[in-house]
Amino acid sequence: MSKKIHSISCLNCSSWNKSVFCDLQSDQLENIDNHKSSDFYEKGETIFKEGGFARGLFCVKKGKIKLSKMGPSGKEQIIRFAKDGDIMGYNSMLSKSKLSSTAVALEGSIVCFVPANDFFGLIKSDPNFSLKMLELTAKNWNEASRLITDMAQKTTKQRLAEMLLWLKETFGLDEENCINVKLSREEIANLVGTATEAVIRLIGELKKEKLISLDGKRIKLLDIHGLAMLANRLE
Amino acid sequence: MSKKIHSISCLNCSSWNKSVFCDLQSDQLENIDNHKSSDFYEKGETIFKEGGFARGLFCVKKGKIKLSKMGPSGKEQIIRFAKDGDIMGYNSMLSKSKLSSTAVALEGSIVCFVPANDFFGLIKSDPNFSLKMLELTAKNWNEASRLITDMAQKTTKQRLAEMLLWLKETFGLDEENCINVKLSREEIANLVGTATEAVIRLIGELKKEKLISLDGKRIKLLDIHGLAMLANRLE
DNA sequence: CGCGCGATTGATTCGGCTCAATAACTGTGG
DNA sequence: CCACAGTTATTGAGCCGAATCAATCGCGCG
Repeated sequence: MSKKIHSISCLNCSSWNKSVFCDLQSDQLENIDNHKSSDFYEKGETIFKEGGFARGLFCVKKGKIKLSKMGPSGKEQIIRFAKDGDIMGYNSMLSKSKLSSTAVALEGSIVCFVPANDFFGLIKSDPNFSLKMLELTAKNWNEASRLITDMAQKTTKQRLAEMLLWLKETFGLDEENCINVKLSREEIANLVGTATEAVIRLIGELKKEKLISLDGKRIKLLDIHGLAMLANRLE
Repeated sequence: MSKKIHSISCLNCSSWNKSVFCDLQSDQLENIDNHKSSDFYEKGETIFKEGGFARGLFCVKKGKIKLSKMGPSGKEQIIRFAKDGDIMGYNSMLSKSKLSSTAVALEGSIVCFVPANDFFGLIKSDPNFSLKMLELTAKNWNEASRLITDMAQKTTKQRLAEMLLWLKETFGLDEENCINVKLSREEIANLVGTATEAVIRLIGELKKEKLISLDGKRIKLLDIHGLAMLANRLE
């Protein structure tokens, strides 16, 4: 079970400046502080479940989280990730529909919960915040429409290369150029949209082609440009 | 080329009540009226192109429009449709990025153009409008994330069934239960994310299975529940 | 040391893509 | 109204990527 922890004030949250709340005034932040709660989730713990009702918005103070959807045949599809400063659950709140994905911690994570009322209060009272939210949801769409096209048109290998680059852009690389997040082969498969075995074989191919190498379980990117070529990123 | 037409006032636009503008006051609508322009596009004409800059928002007064993205290998991927009352181009305006898709008229269509300034003016001044826009963009995300999962996990045949149902929900059926939009086989393929030949063969199979029938080019849905079963829609 | 889960490899099958050829359809001009 | 040209739709054959099923390996942990 997740552990309630003493709420740290948004005013000195280390992830505040990366979040959609970065332009709020201190009185607005204090108001959120008064109503929010904070929880610590162990690796593998579920923060919320697809199909549930969103009573508010989740904001990641620290950690790495996967957001996934159950496919019709019971296979998980990872849709996006959340990390420090990212928010989750707002889409279903805004569209007044059930949560469209399940959030699971990929490592120990601290997540704050802001009640819906406070969130809608901000939207009603602060046009700049609305704009920020609109900018966020619009960016999500751009990302999503690219993903749809990729899924529909690229080969599994191209998608794998694409996803490795995406992981790099999302979580960055460590000092050894290894992707800075721990995912099982199955999770990578659920991200790429293929079978675990296929991922393993394709990782092997990428290794032979000297685009990546394996450092234990960690994936080291050797040739980012080569991966981008393979993934057929024109831009 | 598209023909400029005399702008019909939003105040008595037949699609106004279906649009995001439906809750605006008449003075707000008049302000839009003063700056907007209206154009008629023939079937096949391009309204805007992916990669271009969005100087404003497009609102469909009447017609059917496909929004598609160019895949890396030059294959079109249809991402969504727009019909009476729908707006287009707002995502790139909101995210301050290039237009992420190309809009082409599927039939003769009247499309109005609202300059960015007026749109942002509404957002700044009318929290209810912001909420409406947020609701819209959030719904888009829900739709998109479902589409990503479908593309990644469903077979081509399931996706075809899914898309036929989606077309039905978007454009409705005529008095003979035929899908109320004219798409070429290639366009259906670009929607499903497969080759034209595959679509043709699969349409043949669906016909054999008595889920659909063909009335000339028009696709008649015989067994909607059966299609939903096939598409593996659990909800 | 042995259990159990995740990773890996192998063999087989099959869906769906490609290329190629033909048929049906649309619009055009005589 | 017909002939023609250019699409668009359909059908066929062959091939390849990737899913599935099955077996083995490797490692962390009690």
